[in-house]
Amino acid sequence: MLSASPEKSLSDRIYRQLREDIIAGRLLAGAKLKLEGLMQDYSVGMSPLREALARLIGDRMVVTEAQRGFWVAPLSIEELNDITRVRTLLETEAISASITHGDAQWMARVTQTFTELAEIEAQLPRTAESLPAHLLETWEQKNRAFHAALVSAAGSPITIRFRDQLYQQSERYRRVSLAVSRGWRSVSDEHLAIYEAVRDRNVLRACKMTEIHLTRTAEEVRKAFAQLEATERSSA
Amino acid sequence: MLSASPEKSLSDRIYRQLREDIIAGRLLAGAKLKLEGLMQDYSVGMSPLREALARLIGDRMVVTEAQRGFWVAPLSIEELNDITRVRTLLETEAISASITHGDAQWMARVTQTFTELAEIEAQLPRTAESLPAHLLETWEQKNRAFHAALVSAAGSPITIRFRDQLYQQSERYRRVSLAVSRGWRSVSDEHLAIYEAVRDRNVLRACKMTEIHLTRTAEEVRKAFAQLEATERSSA
DNA sequence: TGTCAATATAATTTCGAAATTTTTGTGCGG
DNA sequence: CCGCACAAAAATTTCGAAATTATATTGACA
Repeated sequence: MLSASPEKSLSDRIYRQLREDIIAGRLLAGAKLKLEGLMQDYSVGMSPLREALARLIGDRMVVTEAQRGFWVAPLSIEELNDITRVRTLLETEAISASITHGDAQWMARVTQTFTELAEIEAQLPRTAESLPAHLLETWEQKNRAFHAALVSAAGSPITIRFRDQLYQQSERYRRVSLAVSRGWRSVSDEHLAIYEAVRDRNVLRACKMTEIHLTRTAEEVRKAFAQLEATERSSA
Repeated sequence: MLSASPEKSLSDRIYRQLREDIIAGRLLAGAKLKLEGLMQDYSVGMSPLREALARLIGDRMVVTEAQRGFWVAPLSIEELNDITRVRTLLETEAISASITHGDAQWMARVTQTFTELAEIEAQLPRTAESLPAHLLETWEQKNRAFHAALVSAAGSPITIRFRDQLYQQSERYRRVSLAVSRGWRSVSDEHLAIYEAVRDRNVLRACKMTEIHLTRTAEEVRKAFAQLEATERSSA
């Protein structure tokens, strides 16, 4: 989909690497980001590292306190709720506009990404326990591509940008959730419902299905967090 | 309103200074930002300067191209239209939520900021020609405070953050517009209409008046830009 | 034993210059 | 006169270390 990343500068490369590592949970929420350590781990100097962190602050992936350093942005149920609310607003708006203005090429892109996503989801096991990492990565990529395709004809770069930012933040929550989750619920059915509504250019139904999809996903995350907290309490 | 900026680090100070200078138009849209020159002008070293620029990229105040440097983000009618559309969406959503959830303290803040804004607007001359710079600065501050107060009880940090970003971008356009504008139109009346609707907790009317206000402001900017282009063509 | 000040340690922030890359300028050949 | 290779200049990007600030440790005193 996207052309191979430019990564013309070290600063750019580190920015993307850090972002991926935070989203994937390899850098844990709330963890202190020690500059010395990061320089070693990512093999860069101070300057590009700090530039990358400055950009991640804008993405809300990193938080900072003057003279005290950087931390991976913490996760909270309150933030999850806010992300879900605003993302629903932007995503339904963008899908409406896409359905209204999208041409045949857009629809082909939607169909293509949906087909690829459905193919992966057919292979998913019932429980997350046995999920190989490479399958999860592939699913994440296909899921992102499908949702991106849906809104891609909105004709509003700003809506797209804000939505992308919220999508990335959501992904952090979803990954934590999947690590303790009991399964894949009816995600596949929800994607199908969205796809069919969009294919039929049924704006109202597409929005409703999208809202349901995002709400249910958030609900899963809340459950996983509750379970996680219970585990922590019992081990303490 | 806001407490005195922390500015605990040089990087922070430069970030704010550059942002203000871009918004106020002291750094012109599209201008090349030469690092050597900025280091001189703002009396800082390379590191904090580049960190500040990295953050401004996230705010869409600066654009960059790897190995080629930084520029003040350009202005365009297309972007103005997009900003206005998305800002209307977020601002009406936030005002609705504020009216629904806002308490007496919130309403007091709205009344206070409106009163202060109305006071300034009563002093505004009919034409922008004779407007002293300090009055413009005061108006900008009061206008920002009023619009911020309106949405401040929305209970959605993310909506507020996105709205703030779009407000800042809008301000750039508005300042260019005022530099060639013929007057202050009925801004004061529009603010009054919004205030009264909010005071009466009339959600629908508050949203409608907000939409009208933002749409008319954008229209003024478009006119100013058209006039500016005409001037440029005749002088070329 | 607990608290506070003084000191040592560790971490962040900033500077200045070296290394890369792009841009500009120059001269040669077609 | 135009285009192209090549060298010079200018600008960006990166490194490494000095300066500054926060944190931890120690020891004295109540």
